[in-house]
Amino acid sequence: MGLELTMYTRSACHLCEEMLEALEGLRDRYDFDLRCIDIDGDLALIERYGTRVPVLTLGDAEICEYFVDEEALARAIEPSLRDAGLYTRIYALVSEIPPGRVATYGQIAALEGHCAPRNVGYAMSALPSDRDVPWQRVINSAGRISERRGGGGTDPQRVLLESEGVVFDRRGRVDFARYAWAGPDWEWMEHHGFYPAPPPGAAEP
DNA sequence: ATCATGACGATGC
DNA sequence: CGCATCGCCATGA
Repeated sequence: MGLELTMYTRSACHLCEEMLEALEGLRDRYDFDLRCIDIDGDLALIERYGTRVPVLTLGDAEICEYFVDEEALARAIEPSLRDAGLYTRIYALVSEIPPGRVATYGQIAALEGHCAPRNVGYAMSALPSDRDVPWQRVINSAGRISERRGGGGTDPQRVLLESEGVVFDRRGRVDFARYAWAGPDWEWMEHHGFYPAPPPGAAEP
């Protein structure tokens, strides 16, 4: 259950059928509901779109016309995380860490731009079990797995990381030189509304 | 609304 | 290296 997209169509419109088909194919990847409106029933819509159909919109915003522009669709559907809750932003960042790499709580916090490393720990602790977030890839600045409340026995986090190829040394540490995540690329950050905090000591605008 | 609840990190012994 | 101190906040019940 996602956002509702609207496709403005006309009957006997080949491109409309193609767009509809293309959108159905994207259903797996993006979460959206689709509503089709035939503009021929509405003079105002004919005035607005005329022969410029199909047009795909989200609310007032036009996403693309004639053909599905998947990039524009992704931009429109994936909500900017700028105004999302902190944990949502944190989970989005953590979800970008690829298998076999690790990030520190502090690194995620710096990327997030506002919160403290501790908040990242809180967020990981509060992670709902039905969320598919690779929490195991977040470790502390010492390169160790942070102990938590119910800890004990074999550490599932370590097991998961080792299954991804991450090696722990004798003292239970991960070598950042080999496994550190470099962070998301600039484009991803921009796209999702992340503005990392400036380094400490930087001048305020 | 109020409140308990925690997977941190830098620093200084 | 290990340990203690301190900073101090978003969530959900």
